[in-house]
Amino acid sequence: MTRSTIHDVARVANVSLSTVDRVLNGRNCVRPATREKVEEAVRTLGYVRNSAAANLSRKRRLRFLFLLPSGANSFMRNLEEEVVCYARPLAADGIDVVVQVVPPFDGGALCRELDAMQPGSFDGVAFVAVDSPEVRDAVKRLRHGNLPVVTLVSDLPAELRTHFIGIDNIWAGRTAGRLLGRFCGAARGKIAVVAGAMMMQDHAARYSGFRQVLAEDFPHLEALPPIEALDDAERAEAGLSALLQSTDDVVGIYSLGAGNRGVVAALRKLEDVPPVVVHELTEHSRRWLLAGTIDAVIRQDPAREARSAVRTLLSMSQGKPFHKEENCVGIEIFLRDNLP
Amino acid sequence: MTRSTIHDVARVANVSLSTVDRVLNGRNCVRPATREKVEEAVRTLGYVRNSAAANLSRKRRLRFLFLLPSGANSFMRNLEEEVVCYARPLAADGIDVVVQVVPPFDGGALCRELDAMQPGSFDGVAFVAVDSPEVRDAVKRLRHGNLPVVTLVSDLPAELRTHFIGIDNIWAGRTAGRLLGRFCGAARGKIAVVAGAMMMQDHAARYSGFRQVLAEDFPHLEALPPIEALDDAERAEAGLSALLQSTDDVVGIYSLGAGNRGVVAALRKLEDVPPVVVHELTEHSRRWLLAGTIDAVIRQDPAREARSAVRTLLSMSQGKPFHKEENCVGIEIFLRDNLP
DNA sequence: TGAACTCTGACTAACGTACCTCATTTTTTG
DNA sequence: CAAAAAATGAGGTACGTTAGTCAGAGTTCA
Repeated sequence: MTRSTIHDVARVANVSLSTVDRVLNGRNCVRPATREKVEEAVRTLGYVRNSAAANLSRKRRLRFLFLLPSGANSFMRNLEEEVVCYARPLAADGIDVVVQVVPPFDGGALCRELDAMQPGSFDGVAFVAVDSPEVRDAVKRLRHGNLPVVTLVSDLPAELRTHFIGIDNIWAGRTAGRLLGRFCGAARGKIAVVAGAMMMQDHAARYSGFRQVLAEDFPHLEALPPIEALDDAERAEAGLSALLQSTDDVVGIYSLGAGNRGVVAALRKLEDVPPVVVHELTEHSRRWLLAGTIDAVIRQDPAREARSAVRTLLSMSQGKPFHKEENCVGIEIFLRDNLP
Repeated sequence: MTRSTIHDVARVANVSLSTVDRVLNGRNCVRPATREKVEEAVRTLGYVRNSAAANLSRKRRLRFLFLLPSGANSFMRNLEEEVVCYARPLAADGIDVVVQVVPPFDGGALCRELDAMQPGSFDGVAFVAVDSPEVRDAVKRLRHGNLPVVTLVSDLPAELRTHFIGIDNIWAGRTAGRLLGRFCGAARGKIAVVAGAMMMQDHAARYSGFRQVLAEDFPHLEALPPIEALDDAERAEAGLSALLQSTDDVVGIYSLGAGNRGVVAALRKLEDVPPVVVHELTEHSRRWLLAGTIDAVIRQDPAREARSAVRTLLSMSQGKPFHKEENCVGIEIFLRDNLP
């Protein structure tokens, strides 16, 4: 009933404890024949290293750094909270997670924080990438020191970072397009699009995916050029209101960034509200969904992203098992009936 | 930098190691004043128990039993695989998971397996509940011995089991109803429903939720009485084909059980295919979604259910942290653009 | 005031692995 | 064949906690 230990392995393989240790931890040189004996014993006994004992013995603590954009962006604040919550109990297992905020959309600031990391002070870093030359260079320096680098939500070129945790925004946009396309039925007309800023990679990707689907499968619908609201509710309201007044055949609305409050405010003036799809599940969007003000919400689950990021760092800096499926973040669709 | 230990706590609280141990592990009696001193020290030091050392010392292994229905049901086989995969690496942390199959829909067999558990041989059990009197009694006996009992996918009355891991099938049915309602647009007519068996609680719940939504928000659509196909493809095909011939205003199809292959086969004969919503994401349903044969898939993620069940048992039998959100299984919607 | 309590401290042996040193054996090489 | 090098063994300490024993101090109560 009780599991076998390295002592059992040594006995069965007829070698010393030291040799077992050398094989299991790849130290010094061991003759192939001896190594084989040990591995054979491991197999027959079904030996599994006791990770509690191992961790205790190598008294190593792991330290990870998370850099998240500061500001009121509710998705980011949510993400921050999830990271902190998930990391807290891990402290008991020797894993420390430090969360720091940096100014958003500011490659220089991000770069400075990355460079400020003392080599050896952290075992891995995760951050929401701003794709600028200076950030790329900073990441190259980190990777040069063999430090695991995880990008969160917004990516860098794949060869630079070790891993990306987030959704594919092209497909998120496509999903929105298909939902709106179906919801609009036979109606022919235009779709108003409200974005944060098209210079943001994820927003641009969503818009592009959205247009793809309309072109492919709903040619009677036309996506209008996006209103860039810079995640600001007033700007969104003003922009959308103006658009709705000047255009009379708007049959659907897609809001792919933040600032949804403004979008909804603009809709209140309408007597006949067309189908609306927005991104990110917040307290507000949830309420609007239940009230029927909007029709669908698309989101990436911040809790899953937080967990995936921590686990990915963990599995890269230890030899921990890594469930690929567990660490992929899906594009979720919420209607008023399947809210979590 | 290095974490504080019970030695530090003892020093700061100005008590002995034994006393710290007594407070931390609730042994014997400790005077309130002394307890307070220790707790104060824990707080100021921010002491967290090193779980590696703790587990090592109490050399306890945890054993959990999973009972899953046997047979070809692909969802169940999938679930089984996920449980095994998730549990494998946990062996290194002293956690053993034993998976056993039992005949499906057989309260007697399930009950026998539950009763066969030696007291003390397992620290918790998870199973797909068949809600029969004998099973209820068996569960009562287990709970009487203070054993954590988790129901998976299909529930028992809440006061019997410790926890349920699965989705709310009423809301899953509602979600299907809303999707079909929106997809049908202005069309007026009937919805064909294919189920496994209405005596199965989850299927009945889905149908009921489905009807709710149609009645509330899509009164121009009428859900037909379900065809009970007993998860058999031929039966589903025959039933649905007959229905489609005898009824000319079927404007949508909802398949809420297994046997989707039959449903699709029946559709192939039609020149004008109405919107189709089915449950469970399989290799097949995935292909049909991409091909446009069906329009949406609703599912519960077996991987999440597996993980949640194991984690829930874990957190109940140790004092491990328990993230409620992490352990809730959502009702997922898949269109062809947001497939995982 | 003494007996019967309750608390507390000091000490120890595990738990299974990592990692170190030093000695000894075996193998390789010139 | 001897010397050098490589491989292995023996044995120890440390990690932080659990869980015990036993002795002694303090408190309560008759």
